[in-house]
Amino acid sequence: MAINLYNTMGRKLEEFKPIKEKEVGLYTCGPTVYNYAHIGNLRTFIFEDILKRVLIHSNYKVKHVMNITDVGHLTDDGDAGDDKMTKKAKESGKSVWEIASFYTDAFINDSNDLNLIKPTVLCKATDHIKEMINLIKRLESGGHTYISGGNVYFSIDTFPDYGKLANQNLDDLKTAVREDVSVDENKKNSKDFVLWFTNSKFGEQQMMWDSPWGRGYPGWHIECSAMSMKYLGESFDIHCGGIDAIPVHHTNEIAQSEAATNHKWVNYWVHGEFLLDETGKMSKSKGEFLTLSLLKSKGYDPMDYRFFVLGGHYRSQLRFSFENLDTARKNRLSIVAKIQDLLEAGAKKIVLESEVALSLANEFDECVNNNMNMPKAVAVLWKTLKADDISNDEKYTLILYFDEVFGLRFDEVEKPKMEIPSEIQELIDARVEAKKQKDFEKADKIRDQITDLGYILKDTPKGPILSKKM
RNA sequence: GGUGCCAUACCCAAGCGGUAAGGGAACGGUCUGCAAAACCGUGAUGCAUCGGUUCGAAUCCGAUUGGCACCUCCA
Repeated sequence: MAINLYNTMGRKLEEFKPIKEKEVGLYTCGPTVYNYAHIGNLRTFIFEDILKRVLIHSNYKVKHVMNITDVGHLTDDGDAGDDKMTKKAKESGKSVWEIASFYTDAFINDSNDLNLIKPTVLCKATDHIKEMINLIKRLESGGHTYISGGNVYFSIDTFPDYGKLANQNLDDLKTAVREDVSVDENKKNSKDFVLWFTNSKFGEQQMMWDSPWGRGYPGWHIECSAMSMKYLGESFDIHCGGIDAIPVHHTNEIAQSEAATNHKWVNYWVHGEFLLDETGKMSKSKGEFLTLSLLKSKGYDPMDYRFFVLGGHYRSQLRFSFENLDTARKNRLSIVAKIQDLLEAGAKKIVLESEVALSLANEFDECVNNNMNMPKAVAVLWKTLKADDISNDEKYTLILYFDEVFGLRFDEVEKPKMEIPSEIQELIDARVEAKKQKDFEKADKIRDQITDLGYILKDTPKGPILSKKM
């Protein structure tokens, strides 16, 4: 079955055709590790994980490269503003290396919590300075650079296709002037960008390397070009990121990469929309921000968040609220409970044969392969859970099949096994006795007691069932 | 100033020219001593508004209104 993806380059839905027959080269822009990732950042990583799973689900081997940006980025693509890493280091009294290492670990933890499949290569910018320097050298010998104010700049005049990804043309970009943004006066064009800094105004810059242009550090676009080419070759299949990367970061990556190699670099550009909060854009710089650990501390499972994200299409803005997260949790737990019922009834994984089961599998594949229509795929899951014309084994098998893409850890669901504390068991027994005596007042009182202790007691025809309050 | 996106029931949300998926909430019912859970059932004659194209429009085109994002550190 064909996989269709919306390609930002060209702005249309396209059938995915990999360069190699059964292997896909995928590069996704990773985090800048100067702080925790907020759940908006994580939405993008989840969408990329879904894409990867869709490819794997279709039996592609995926070579996935993700960068860790552990070099300080300036708050501007010119030589202005603060360096976030340096700022954070200064605030916390740690070295930038310690900061980078700490938040890299935090990111990996979040990734594991969210059941993101590990990248084939997770590479740090600071480990690839040599590759970046070599790429800049190639650009320099191709006449794409100039030195000004001590820094090496990329000259967009030398790359006529500049701005194509963002639907902007070079002449417009050169003439358009935004009044609200100041421009680095060393630049020939306001959209030129730094490849290598030597003349930073930041005296306390801790990360510095020798280069042909002097001791300094790389600009903030070159790492993705250098590392993706190192691991995936000078042309590869898919490059992902958040939509904000389109006009500057990815535009500049394309300029550098294609100017250096003189050929097309990436075939499919896939971008995820933003997660918004009640007020609009989610931001790290507003001070307080929503992290996965915050959600966990409020009692949510990371899978609740993952399921929430699956409720919207990756190309649509999604508004976060705890109300919606609660709904996602409720729904997910209801699905988990149904899986537990299936397991309780002895369901096991089998080979699908019935026409109904196969058509459900097919329906699911059509959803996920059609530009990752996850909300619709979830609807197929509900349909499957309700189906009364397939066996329990088929139902369970389908759920696991779907979960290859959902990644909601349905494969880890087990039969409910709960140790009932003896004091609770005594209360249950007392209540059974009270009910037998038709002393319902007492029975209700005992049930309240059990509820207060953090459990939920339900009467069923088979007797009372205890579960933990969520 | 430039580039995009969006508007579907109380809420979230799919829909890509053939007569409005799905989930939650709500309501009714079955079950229950009562609850809870579960299960069954009910719900937009209409998709911001106004025009147009078409045999046919939520879907295409134009205008209007309202909202959002990106181009500034952030996915």
